[in-house]
Amino acid sequence: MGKQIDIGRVLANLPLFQQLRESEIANLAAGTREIGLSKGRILFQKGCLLDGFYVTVYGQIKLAFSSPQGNEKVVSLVGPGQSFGEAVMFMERPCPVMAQALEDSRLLYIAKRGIFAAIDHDSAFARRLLAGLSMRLHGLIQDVEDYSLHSSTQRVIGFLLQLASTPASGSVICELPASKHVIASRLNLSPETLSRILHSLIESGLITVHGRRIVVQDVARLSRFDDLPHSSCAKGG
Amino acid sequence: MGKQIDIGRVLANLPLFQQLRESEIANLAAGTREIGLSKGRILFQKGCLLDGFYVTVYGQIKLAFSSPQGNEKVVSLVGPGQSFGEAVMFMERPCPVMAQALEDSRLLYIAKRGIFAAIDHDSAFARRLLAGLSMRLHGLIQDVEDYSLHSSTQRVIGFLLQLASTPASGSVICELPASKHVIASRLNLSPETLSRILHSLIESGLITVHGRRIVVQDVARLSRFDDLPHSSCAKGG
DNA sequence: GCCGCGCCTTGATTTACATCAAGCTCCCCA
DNA sequence: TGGGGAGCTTGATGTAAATCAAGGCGCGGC
Repeated sequence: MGKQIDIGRVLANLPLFQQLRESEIANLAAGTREIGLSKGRILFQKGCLLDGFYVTVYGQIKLAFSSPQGNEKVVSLVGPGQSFGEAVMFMERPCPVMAQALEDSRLLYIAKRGIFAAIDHDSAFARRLLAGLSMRLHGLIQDVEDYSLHSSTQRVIGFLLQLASTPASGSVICELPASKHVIASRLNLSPETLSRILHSLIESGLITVHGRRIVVQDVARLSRFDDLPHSSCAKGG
Repeated sequence: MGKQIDIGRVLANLPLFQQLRESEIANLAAGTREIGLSKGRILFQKGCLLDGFYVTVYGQIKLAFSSPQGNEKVVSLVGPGQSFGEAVMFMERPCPVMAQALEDSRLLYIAKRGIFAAIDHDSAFARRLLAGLSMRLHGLIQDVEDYSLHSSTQRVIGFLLQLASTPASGSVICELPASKHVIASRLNLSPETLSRILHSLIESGLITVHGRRIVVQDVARLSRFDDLPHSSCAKGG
C-alpha cells in the first residue's frame, strides 16, 4: 500500500529544497534513507551524533529532554514537511535531546554529504539554510521569553493564539497537535495546571473544549485576557 | 588615543573570518561601521530590523527581553570577539531582544551585503556561519533545559562550573562577568535568591566569594553537590 | 576621614505552581 | 452492551522561589 515513495519528488516539494536544481536533488536523494517509525518508537537518544538530518513525511515526532530522574520536557513537536537535526549535524556535537514518534511516522534521513554539496554549488540554498536555522533560533528565544517572563496562563493563551494562527479576531476552531499531557510539557507546566487553566478560560467564556478540539470564541478578547487580577495601568499623565 | 582602529585587521582576526581571502575581508571592511557605546547606552531596542550584525571589539553587551511592566530578563552577555545579531539579519524579522552596553564598548557593525557576497564566493565560510548559528541554538537549548529541569541551585552550580571552564578537578578562581543582579537575571532568578544560594554554597565549603571573584574549592565536589536532600539512588540490582 | 549611594545581604511573608491522591469520562474492544 | 484503561479532571496539600522590607558594607567623592 504505497510503502514505496519517490524520494526525489518528496524532497523537491519541501520548502527548503524547492528551488534546487534537478541535479542537486538527485544528489541529495542518493544520500537519503527512508525510515518508518511506529508510535512510541525512539528515533535517537540524547547524546547521539548525526551525520545528516531528518524530514517528517507524515506522522509526528517529539523532541524532548529526559532527565535521569525520569522527568521529561518536550522541546518541540515536529509535523509533516518539517525538518529537525540540522543544527546537530552542522555542529558536530552530541544531540542535546531525544526524538520519539508520537504517531506512526515516516521520515527521510538526508545525509550531510549531499547537503554540503548543495551548499557548495548553490549559495542561495546556503542562505535558505541560514534563514531556516535563524528562524529556529528565533522560536527558541520566544520560548525562553515565555518561560521567563510569562505566567502559566499567559503561556497557554499564547499557545492557543498561535494555533489559531489566522490572527485578526472573531472565533476560530483549532486542534491540539498532541495529548494534553504532551502539550503541558511543551509549555513547561504540569498536566494538572494545564487542565485548571483551560477550565478557567472556559469559565470566563473565552474558549470551549471538546477533547483536543478547542474553539476560541474571540481571538481578540483572548489575547487581551492577560491574567491580570487588577487592571490599574493609570500610568502616564 | 588609538580611537582609530584598523577594521580590516580586526575582522581578519575574528574566528569567523580568519580563513577568508584578503579580497573578501576588504569587501566586508568596506561595509563595516565602527560604533562606540558608553556604559548604559542602548544599541537597539526589541523590534528593530537589522541590516547587518555586530561584533564586540571590547566592552560588554547585554541582550535582554524587557516586558512592558519593566521586568527584564537577560538572555546573553557578549564579550570581546563575540558577535550577535546574525540570526536577526538572516531572518529579516524584528529583533526579539534589546541590546545595551554594560561597559564602555566598541563594536563593529558589518553590513549584510558583504556577508552575502562572502557566502557566494566561499562556501566554507557559509558552513562556518551555519556551524556558528547551530552552536548558538545549542546554547539556547541548554538554557531551556536548565530553566525547565534544574533547580535554582543547580543552575547556579552549572554556571559556576562553566565559568571555571577548565574542567577536571581541584580549585579554580573565576570572575563573574557582570554584577550579581545581571547574573541573577541571566539565570532566571531573583538577586535575593542568587545571594542566598551563593551563601549556602559558601557554608557548605564549596566556594568562597569576594565581590565578583569566586574561588571554587573543588570543581569535582561542586559538580557532585546536586542540591539533593536525600541520595537514595539504590536502583539497579 | 567622613558622607552618600549602589549593590548586596538577610529575614519575614506570600504566592504560583507542583505534587499527591482520588475519581471521572470517553473510547476501544469484546 | 458492558468492562477496562488511558487520559483527563478535581481537590487538598506542599514547597521553591518571588516579593517585600530593612539593614549593612564597600567604595568613590569631597
